[in-house]
Amino acid sequence: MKAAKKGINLEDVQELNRALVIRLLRKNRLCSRAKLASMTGLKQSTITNIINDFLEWNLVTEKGIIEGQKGRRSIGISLDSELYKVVGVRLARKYFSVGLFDLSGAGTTVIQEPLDAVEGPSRAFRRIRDAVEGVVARASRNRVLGVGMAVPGPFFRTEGKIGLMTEFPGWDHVALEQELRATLRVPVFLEHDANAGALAEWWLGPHSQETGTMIYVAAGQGIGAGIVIDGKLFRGTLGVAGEIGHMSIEYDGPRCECGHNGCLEHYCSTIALQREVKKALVAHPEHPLNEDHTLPAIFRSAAAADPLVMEEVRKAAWYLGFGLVNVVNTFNPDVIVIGDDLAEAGPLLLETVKETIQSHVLPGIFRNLKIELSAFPHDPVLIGVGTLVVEKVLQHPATIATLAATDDQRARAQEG
Amino acid sequence: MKAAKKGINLEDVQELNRALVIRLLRKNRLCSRAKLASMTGLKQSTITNIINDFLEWNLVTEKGIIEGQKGRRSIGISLDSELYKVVGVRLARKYFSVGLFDLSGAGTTVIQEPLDAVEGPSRAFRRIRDAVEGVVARASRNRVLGVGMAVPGPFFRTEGKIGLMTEFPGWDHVALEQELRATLRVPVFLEHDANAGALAEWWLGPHSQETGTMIYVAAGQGIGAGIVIDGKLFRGTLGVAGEIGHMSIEYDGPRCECGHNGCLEHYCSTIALQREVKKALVAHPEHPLNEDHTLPAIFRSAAAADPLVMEEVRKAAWYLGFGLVNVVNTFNPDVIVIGDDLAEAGPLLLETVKETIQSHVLPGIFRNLKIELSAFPHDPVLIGVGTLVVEKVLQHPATIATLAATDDQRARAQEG
DNA sequence: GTCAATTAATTCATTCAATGAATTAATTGA
DNA sequence: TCAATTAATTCATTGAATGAATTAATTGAC
Repeated sequence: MKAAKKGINLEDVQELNRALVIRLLRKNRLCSRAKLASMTGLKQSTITNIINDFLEWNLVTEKGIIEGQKGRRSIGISLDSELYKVVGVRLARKYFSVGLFDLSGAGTTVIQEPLDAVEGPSRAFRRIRDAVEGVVARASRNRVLGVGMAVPGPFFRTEGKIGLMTEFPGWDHVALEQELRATLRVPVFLEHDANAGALAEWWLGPHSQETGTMIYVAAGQGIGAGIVIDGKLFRGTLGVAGEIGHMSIEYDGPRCECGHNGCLEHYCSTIALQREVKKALVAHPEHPLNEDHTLPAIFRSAAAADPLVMEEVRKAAWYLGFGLVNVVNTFNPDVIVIGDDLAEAGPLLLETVKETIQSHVLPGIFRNLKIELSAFPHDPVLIGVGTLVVEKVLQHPATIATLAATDDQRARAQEG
Repeated sequence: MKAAKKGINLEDVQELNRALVIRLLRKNRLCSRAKLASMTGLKQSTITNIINDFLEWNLVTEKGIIEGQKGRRSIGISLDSELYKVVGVRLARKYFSVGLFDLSGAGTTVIQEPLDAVEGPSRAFRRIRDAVEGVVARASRNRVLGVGMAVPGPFFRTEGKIGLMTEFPGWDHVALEQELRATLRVPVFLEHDANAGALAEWWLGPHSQETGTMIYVAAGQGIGAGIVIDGKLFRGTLGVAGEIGHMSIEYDGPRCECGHNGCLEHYCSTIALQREVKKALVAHPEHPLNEDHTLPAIFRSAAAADPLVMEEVRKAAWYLGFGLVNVVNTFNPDVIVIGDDLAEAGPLLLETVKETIQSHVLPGIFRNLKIELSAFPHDPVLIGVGTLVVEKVLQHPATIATLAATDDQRARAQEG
């Protein structure tokens, strides 16, 4: 039997309320004290106290004026302090990237480098570590509060390592989290890439909401899902929930290396799409795609209304939609956001997915379901992992107070 | 955008802590104050205060002595007060039943009556209402705190009515909840029957735990799942999450009335099992089951090691297991509990399900997964719906205080 | 038997987070 | 210019958990 939940004492109340105010500031970039009071249900005097502390710690800044209809204008409060930063790392199959983000989630990719499958895990790991250290050093004027890393594939949380990472033999035995934690001096958080993408959509996406269920579908070389329920990632016991790519849609389908038969991935991953396009091209040796059957080329052809390619994209979208019907019937979510490589196929994909879902679920369920494409200008996974670090670090606002106090002391020591 | 979460004030702290103590008392039937203190993380003096109030309200009783290794013995605190009761109703396809339960979840079925598909919803509803009123009246020495009702099939929570109840035409337009609430004078809660079963397993089953994910699979004429995450039911937006019977395992399978193709239900519901047994019997006209192919007869034959029937049960179990692999890959649960009619098939079913799951998921996932049969002496759905009412009512312990005060006043008035 | 050690439960003054009520501040519109 | 309205602050008050001391009950060593 797992551990019980804990009771709440006055210290906890303060921490929870402050964390709540921070969450609201993250969702609503600019907020007045009055709005925070009404959103939290706390009294204005309480909010005044909280914001005063936050100002003192340099956690928030007063930023502009919010005009109302009548009465005194309110002062905008915003999280995007210049002082605190977080670092996000994305470890992908063919590259890694590193970004620097502020507490509001704004920031950019700073470094992106290709990863070579042959270089082996320890060398690759050193390169990533050096890149992160470089970014941390570059941010020396700021305080880097933590580092997050998004990793692909089934990732067993409790064991602190990747379970199965087919493209990188050897990596599954590297206790990534611990090594990073030992090297850097800040907290390190690891997360499945689909979960990271889901967090980005939840916090910063256009379909952002306060409660409910959002499923972010990372449809790329594999199909993974990040599940956010009332703002919290649902990870399952071992952290491998959301492996919808290994949901079967054909019980006597081809065997997958996961052990299952007829896995959804087999029908609608980008790999499947490329495979099917290639197959279809056999009958059309004169087709221009025979020269270049990379994914971008396929999507270009689809965008140019090439009927052969459009048909294959539609087929993949049909399977994806069909698999998502299973997801809808089990989770009954508010929103499904489709991201990653396959989402590049755009409206052609989305419309087919929507039609397939509509024609396979009860009308009442479809009416209450939003299905959208992810629409981030930059990599949502990298943004999401930054978001994750912000979330983790700001769950205990008191730690920021300690940091601020240390900074104060140092400043005073230099003066004296 | 849905409503935000609320901040916590001191009143909330008290309510949350008291509700926590009650939850722990529900899980651990007999507890000392010291144990409650260590489980909640609250101080002993706090627990003393809380328990004193509970004693005053007749919510708990001191019951026996718990011996330790050394030192003073502790006083057992237990929820099973004689004063407060809840009523549970199960509306099934062919019958309804009513039970009376105390706060610890103990109790029995009081009434079970057959329902006739032809009698029509309004007459059936009157009969149910009268039965509940009878049970409430019979419990007159106690206080009935609320009534819960478990209903079959997709049940759209927000609309307060059943969405699709194939066996009972007309019922889908009855706003069950409101009618019950108007008739009786106590709070009424409606719940999907699979969810009710899941609650019974979570609170009172042998696989009971404090945190984690439990999936209760109600495998009967349909296949539904109740999903409990960290003690809370996961219901999805409309309350229809867990419809795993309408998860497809064959994309070009037969069309289901839900709109999907190849729904799991079609392969392993009790209806499917009966259908397949009948089919198999065609080649064996001398087989005794030809006389009586009801479900109990089928299970008796299976228990008597009839090879034909065993084979059909194994087939159904294989499909169920296969479908549950999809559930495992999406939820990564701690425990799957299989209940309802199909579970009567016993170990034959369970072993095949386990083998199927084991051979279709990654070994690491299987190692951390418990798969069990539901093992309640009485109907877990009815028990679960009682549990639900207890949970709902005791979420606000202060209401009990009000009740106790009212009782006190009445008693004093009679004295004076 | 007796007494130290140990664990359970209670008592009551203390702490501190949110709060209520009054106040100050800023804005619109008549 | 002033009433009405909304925003934010101030400071004494409330009441929840708590700390420290105390009472209570039990074991085991001597």
